[in-house]
Amino acid sequence: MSSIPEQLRLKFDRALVDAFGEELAGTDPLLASTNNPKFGDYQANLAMSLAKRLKQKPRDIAQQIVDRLEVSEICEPPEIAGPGFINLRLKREFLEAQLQKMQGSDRLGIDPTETPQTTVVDFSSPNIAKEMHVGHLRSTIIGDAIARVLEFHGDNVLRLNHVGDWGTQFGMLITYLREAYPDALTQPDALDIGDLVAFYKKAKIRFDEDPEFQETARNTVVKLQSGDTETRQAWELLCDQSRREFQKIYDRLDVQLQERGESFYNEMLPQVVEDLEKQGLVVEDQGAKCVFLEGYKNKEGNPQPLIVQKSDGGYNYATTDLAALRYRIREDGAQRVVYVVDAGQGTHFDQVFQVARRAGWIPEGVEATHVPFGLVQGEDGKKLKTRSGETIRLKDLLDEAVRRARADLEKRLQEEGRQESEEFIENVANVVGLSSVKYADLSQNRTSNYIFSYDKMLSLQGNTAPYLLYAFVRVQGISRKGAIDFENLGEVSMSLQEEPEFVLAKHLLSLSEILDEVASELLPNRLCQYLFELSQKFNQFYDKCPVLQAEEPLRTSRLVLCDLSARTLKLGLSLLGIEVLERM
RNA sequence: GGGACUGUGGCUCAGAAGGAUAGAGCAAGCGCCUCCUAAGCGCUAGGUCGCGGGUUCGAAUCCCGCCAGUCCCGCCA
Repeated sequence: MSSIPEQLRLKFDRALVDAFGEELAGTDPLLASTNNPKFGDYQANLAMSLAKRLKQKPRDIAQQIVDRLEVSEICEPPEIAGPGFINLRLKREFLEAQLQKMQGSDRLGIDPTETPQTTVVDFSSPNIAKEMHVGHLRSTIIGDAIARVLEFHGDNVLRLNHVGDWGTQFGMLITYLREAYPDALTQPDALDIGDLVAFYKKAKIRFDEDPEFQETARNTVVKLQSGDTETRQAWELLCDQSRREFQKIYDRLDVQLQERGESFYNEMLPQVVEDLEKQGLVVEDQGAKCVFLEGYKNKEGNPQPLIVQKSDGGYNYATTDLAALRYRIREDGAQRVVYVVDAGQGTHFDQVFQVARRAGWIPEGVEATHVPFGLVQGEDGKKLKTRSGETIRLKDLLDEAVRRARADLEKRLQEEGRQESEEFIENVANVVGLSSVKYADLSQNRTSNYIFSYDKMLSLQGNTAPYLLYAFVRVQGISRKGAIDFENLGEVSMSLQEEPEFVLAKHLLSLSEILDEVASELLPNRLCQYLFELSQKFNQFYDKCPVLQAEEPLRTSRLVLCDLSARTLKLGLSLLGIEVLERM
């Protein structure tokens, strides 16, 4: 079952070739949804764009296409309007048949792609020995949603957590702990993760002030890199403790990730530089090995380098990223590598991709993409901080969302005189709280900054998770009230009668176009928009069209619309990493 | 100095391979529960799409210039 625009595209292609010859084959019919129901459901805008090429009037072109367009099974007779728009209105019988197919499919009529791609999604990426904070929120949530959409799309997805588990900071931390709290380096969990963060800060201060400490820290890094047993063990202890701490957050958010940190690429770094040298891309400048970039100038107007090896022989993160990109393409077989990293890194990725491309590490047909996102800001428009100016821990942020969801739920239960079990309350508060945080983030176009507001995300009205969850709950209400088993509705025959039914049906049938779009553009907010509109359209239908009291065959037909709405919501939300509730 | 991103009703945002009168939500005002949970639905009001040029049948969308905000630019990651 292909999407409706896809079906129409084929028809247009035939009509076009028929009317104007083979050379027009494959011309995009420029199909778009209409913005006004009086123009039908879809419009094709190609006649205007062909006017110059064919040296004919757009309306005449449109007429010739329409004369040869065989869409009578899908649409009412096409109409030509305005300067040459071809307007198409879907037929009732066609919609009914499509809905029946959708009903009978466990993927809601959406086939997996015929050309699956191996795709690496690099996201989350916290730093070892630090706690996850707001900064990791967007990458984790957006990355997970993108991975889920691509998985459903049929791609072979590798979810990689490129954790910061290497580099000078470990020399610093281990050196500091050795003098301040040696137990932490030999015994698991001797320190709380929060204390570790505090020690890290102190270590950083010492490092910046004390040259002797600096020297020792550098030596520790060298020891670590050369595999000194004691240092290595201390490092592993720290990594392990952090890892378990991260996992708690991932479990709460239901995020699957494979850890492959910076250290994984460590031993490949000399080879990376060597290969760049062999290709003549490396120039030594002030003792550092550099690749000079095309299209970048420094403050003095001279070409700007990407440093691949520091003058002290060490490597920095550009080299690690080059090694990672190369490994992912060569060894993992990635055809697409997607980096879900904040927008501030845009230049860095652009530079790394440029060097990798010049080195021939990104072959034809392989795509490396930075998927940028903006900052999380407080309601004052500044970077989100606690009242005392501290960075907000992700754990606290999630706790607070759940706490507020719970308080709101309890207030309503009291007002409505409802009695619910503690288990029910806890589960609803948890799902509502976490899904609100996720949805608020995902529903914005990720490229802009985003203003974080508990009040807005938890609101029961508007484009929020609770509003969508409620639409799903309403269907479950019908099912309980009427003792309906949606999985066994028997022989269904659709019958669309009222306007809200048509509107809902058409929206349901456009899911696959949206998912294709999200898979290619990597913009989860498009899916959110779709689901929000679906909820609105379902609520309008629910308001105007009684279901359980309707006469057959209308009753079953409406039950199918309910079922499809619920299943679409559930699927769509699951692709955003959001669970649904039976009652709330 | 160079570069990237952002600028759309009071507020938060959709809409960018050009398409018909620019869409939502919140907040405001007014309606709708003998009927599947009103956590809902309907109506009203609110916009020089930052500013100025250009391209064209047509521009929020493409090009150029300017203004404002955020961020990045050789040895941190």
